[in-house]
Amino acid sequence: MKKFIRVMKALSDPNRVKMLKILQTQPLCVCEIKEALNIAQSTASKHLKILEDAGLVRSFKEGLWVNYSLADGNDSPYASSMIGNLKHWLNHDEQIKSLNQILPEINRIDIVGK
Amino acid sequence: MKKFIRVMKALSDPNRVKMLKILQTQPLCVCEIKEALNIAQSTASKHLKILEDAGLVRSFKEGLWVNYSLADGNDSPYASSMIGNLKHWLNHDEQIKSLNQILPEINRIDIVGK
DNA sequence: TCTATATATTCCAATCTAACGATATAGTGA
DNA sequence: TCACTATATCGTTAGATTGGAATATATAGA
Repeated sequence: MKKFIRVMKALSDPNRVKMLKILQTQPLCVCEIKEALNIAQSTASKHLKILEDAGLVRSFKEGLWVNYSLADGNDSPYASSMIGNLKHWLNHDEQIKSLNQILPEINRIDIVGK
Repeated sequence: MKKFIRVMKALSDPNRVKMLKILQTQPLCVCEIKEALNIAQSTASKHLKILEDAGLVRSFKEGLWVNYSLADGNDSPYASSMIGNLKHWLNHDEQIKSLNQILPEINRIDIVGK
């Protein structure tokens, strides 16, 4: 029950859902994610931790960057199932569509720190 | 997005998940649900409203009683999908198992008011 | 070692949530 | 109409959640 609740809670916040949706396209570092969603870095980092704890994303380091990608789902059947559902959910949502539009223009090299 | 978040929020609380799980067996009135979960009547009523607003349950009156049952899913594809998932999720959860054990002993006729 | 940068963590304020008791509402039967 | 009962709503309180600024940590390069 606890694990299930953790996944549902993780999916209960619009910013976290947006993160999952843009990670469907490609892995992204924290600075790209915060830029796409237009939120503070600490906010992005915290949300990503919640997603990771729920088994919805995983992270791997690449120098200073920490890249996040969708989890493979081996960790939690609930997370795995929800990741699958989200693939075809919300694709027509206005907020998600505009996110996907600006995503190609966001590049970690162009992002000025902080 | 809003509808999706509403469903996820509705599923983010253990008491509401328990309600959905016992409603898988049969429709129940508020007094039976509060009795099964051992919570105050006002608490049960409020949770049921949240589930109903999310499209996860529906209600129909029968005299003084208000019966709640799982929604058919025509209202929300998210709700419909999650109701389907929950059919096979959490069946081995200890809390859910003991709920299902006491459920047959709960009868609206035996419940003393308040 | 020192500096710069990306990310994580801490702190705090504002908002939301869950719980219960008390009260209001609605339907039943005398 | 009056009393009774099941449910919904209101008011309040304690605890959780969210957000951003400030700070700490970690890695790369000079």
